[in-house]
Amino acid sequence: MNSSIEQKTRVGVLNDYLSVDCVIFGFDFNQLNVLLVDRVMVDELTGKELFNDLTLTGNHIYEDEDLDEAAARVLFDLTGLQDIYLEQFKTFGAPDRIKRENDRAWLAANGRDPDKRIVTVGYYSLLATDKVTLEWKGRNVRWTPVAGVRDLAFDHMDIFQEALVALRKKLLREPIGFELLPEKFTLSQLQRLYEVILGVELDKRNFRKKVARMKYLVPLDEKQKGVAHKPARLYNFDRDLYELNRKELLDFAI
Amino acid sequence: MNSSIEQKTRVGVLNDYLSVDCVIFGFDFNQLNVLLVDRVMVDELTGKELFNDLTLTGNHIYEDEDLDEAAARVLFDLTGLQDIYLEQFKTFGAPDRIKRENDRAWLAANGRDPDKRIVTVGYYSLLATDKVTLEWKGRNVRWTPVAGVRDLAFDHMDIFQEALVALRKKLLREPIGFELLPEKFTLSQLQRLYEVILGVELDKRNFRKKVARMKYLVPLDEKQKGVAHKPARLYNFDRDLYELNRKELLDFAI
DNA sequence: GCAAAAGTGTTAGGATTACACCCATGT
DNA sequence: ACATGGGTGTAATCCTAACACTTTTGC
Repeated sequence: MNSSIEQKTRVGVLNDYLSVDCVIFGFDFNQLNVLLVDRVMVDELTGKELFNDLTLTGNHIYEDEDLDEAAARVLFDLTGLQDIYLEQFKTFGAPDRIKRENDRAWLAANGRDPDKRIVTVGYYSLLATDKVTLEWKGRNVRWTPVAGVRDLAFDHMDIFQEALVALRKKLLREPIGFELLPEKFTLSQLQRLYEVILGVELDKRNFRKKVARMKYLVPLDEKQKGVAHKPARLYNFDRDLYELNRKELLDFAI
Repeated sequence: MNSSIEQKTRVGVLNDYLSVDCVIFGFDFNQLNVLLVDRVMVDELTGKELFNDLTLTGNHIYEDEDLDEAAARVLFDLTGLQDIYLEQFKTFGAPDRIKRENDRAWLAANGRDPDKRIVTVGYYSLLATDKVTLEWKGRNVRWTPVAGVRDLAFDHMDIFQEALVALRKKLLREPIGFELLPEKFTLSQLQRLYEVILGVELDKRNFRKKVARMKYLVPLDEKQKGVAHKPARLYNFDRDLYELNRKELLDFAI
């Protein structure tokens, strides 16, 4: 879409036993969401709906494709965006990770052998909740608040939960939140981001005292415009300064 | 060996494209070591040594085996021990991760197709430097101080370096060090452990002040015996107490 | 002028750092 | 008696937590 790098066109052969699954977190200053897609199976003869549930997004990988590339491809298919924050967090490969009847039926109907183990490499990703298509592989896509996720297909509930833990741990130690903010942001936005993703409340004055110590959060000579209240000062995150001063972490351990 | 659980005898079929690699760290109060095995290849005709370098330990996994099981099996083969601390940290699957001539020759000589991508799930493990056999799959096994590791085969140098970073991060946040200490240990031993694994120096008085706050480090009414200096008080780590009081981490962020 | 969010300071308690000497034991 | 590591306290600085009111803007 608005990226300068061309996405490679894949012509290779897909690896049937190896996939990536992406837990895509979306943030909108109100809540943390995860991207789920509908999985509807209908009886071919009667046309009756057999089941209707939800999965994460994922895909098998091409033989000539790196794992990170495969995950980025899933994201690109969904959003048209490249260079989105993406982190590998765990690989899932229990021989019986697909055993429920619905899951086996779904695989069989999609031309796969339900008795063959599929190992899947889990990634999580973080983006702003806008910028996403509403369809993927012909299936409906929906944002779901993380607190309301239940009954996912396959072992996707496990994958989702581990991803959420990994994301929160990462946010406590590394400056990944800036992926979700505009170039210039206010301190209230930054605070809200931590509150929403970590699921906590923070004190405004203490929060500001803390970030004031972080030299890589640079106050600009610029304010919000057109807001119906006192306009806030804008800041930006200086990644170079951060890499230099890297001892002082965003240490939000609670 | 001294374990109550029987190790399953494997009769299944090995998966050729999927392996685990174990970065086995060994601690001995003097330094942190990593377990490496010699890889020697000789020309079948001339008997001349073609190359002689080092690899990590790893293995392909059985079709009916979970990833964690496969890693535990590698460890069992090396040590005869079960229930050793083992952590999955990253999966490596670049299509060109095996491209050097030595590596391709080695694979070919071992009945594998060097052009077929092998995805490997990386684990690290932590144990005391004794308790290890000197041979594995007919190859020599050696402990090497982590500072002196270089020129490993395949992409094992990358795997090793990422494992070391992951181990250190983990030690900063979770009580994994106790895996390496006897049931009853002294505070100097505990301090030494952190110093050796993290590669830092810590102040004795400050260290003790810090651990005094951790209620789950319980001082015993017992002292060292037979040492040529003032005998130290023994402590033990109460995991139940730890799980309860779990906010106060062993927060050794430097 | 009202609603809405921005912005600001103090105090008390706890944690961190830097630093040096005496103690109990085996040989 | 000596070598070896065990064990202890203080002061300065910094960080954390709790807590409430004034300011600036758009409408």
